[in-house]
Amino acid sequence: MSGFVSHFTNRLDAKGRVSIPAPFRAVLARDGFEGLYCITSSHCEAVDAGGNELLAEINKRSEAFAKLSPDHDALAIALFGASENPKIDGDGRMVISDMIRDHTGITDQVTFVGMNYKFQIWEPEKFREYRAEAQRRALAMLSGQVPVPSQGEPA
Amino acid sequence: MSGFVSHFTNRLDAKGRVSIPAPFRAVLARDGFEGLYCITSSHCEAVDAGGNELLAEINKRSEAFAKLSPDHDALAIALFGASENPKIDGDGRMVISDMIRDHTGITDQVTFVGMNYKFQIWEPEKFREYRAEAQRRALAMLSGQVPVPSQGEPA
DNA sequence: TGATTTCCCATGGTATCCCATAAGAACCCA
DNA sequence: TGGGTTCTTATGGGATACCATGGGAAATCA
Repeated sequence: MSGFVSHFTNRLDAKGRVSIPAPFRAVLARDGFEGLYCITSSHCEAVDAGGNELLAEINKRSEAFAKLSPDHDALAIALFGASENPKIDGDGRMVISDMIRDHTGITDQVTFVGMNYKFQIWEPEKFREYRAEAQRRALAMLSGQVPVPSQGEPA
Repeated sequence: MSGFVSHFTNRLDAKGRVSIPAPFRAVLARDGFEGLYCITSSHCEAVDAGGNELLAEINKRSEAFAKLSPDHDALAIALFGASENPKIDGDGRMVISDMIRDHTGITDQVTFVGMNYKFQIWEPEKFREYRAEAQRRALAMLSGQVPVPSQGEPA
């Protein structure tokens, strides 16, 4: 089966809770991670979220540097300082922390976006903007992937 | 045996369900994917649908970029954020989600178009127009400058 | 002890499961 | 060949399960 796909927008309640979309919970259950792993994205106003599969990707990054080296320490602080492990309650909800609020600008609604091995947490309006841009970039990337020398776009 | 071929038009019921053509279900059963994998087409008002074979094609595209990089993120949002995994019920039906409705303009009827390794989901009238245009282009290519050697041309 | 967090239950809307039916296709046997 | 029979398929609808959301109460923390 596949990973996190599609996107959903849910409401925050008065206690700052929001339902994680049921299809995403099913993927997390298969992954086996306890709770949720969250880390603020370094290049956009979103939070990466997932389980063991996401954690493995992050670890892979820091393994490129020797442990105890200054580079490794700096990266570790940057990565894990920007991370959280929110719990998921019995009804499949998580609490949006202040860190997530500050980094995303979320107020009363949350958009969850599937990205296969992880998903992202967005403020809905910011997501719409980012998505339009992402689609433009994706089109350019995919057409550039094919060995076509010129930048020309057919009709 | 072959993949998805021919095309069929079925009705949506009051609950937004539509029967997936039986021949397509047979192909999906052979493919072994759980449910259906759907992704909105980036260049026309249709949705690509299929199983593992389609998913593999999509994965291949995103694997060209390093995970957690801005490029990969943009591509993942464009691809997987625009995807869905509809279930197929015991009678071989799927529900047409709002995302599919918005992207295709489907209201009360759905046209399923076989394309071998995948099939497409269209609003019937839009498909007729697209098909007519595709045939014009094909005719122009066949009768025109492009060297098409031995294959007989229609009409 | 006051404020916050966590657990538990309630509810309305929706999706899913299951069964029914009608039309057509395939099949069979004389 | 022809008529009857059985299967398959698309479609409709009732009953049930699930899900997002709200809110009370217990537990935890400062």
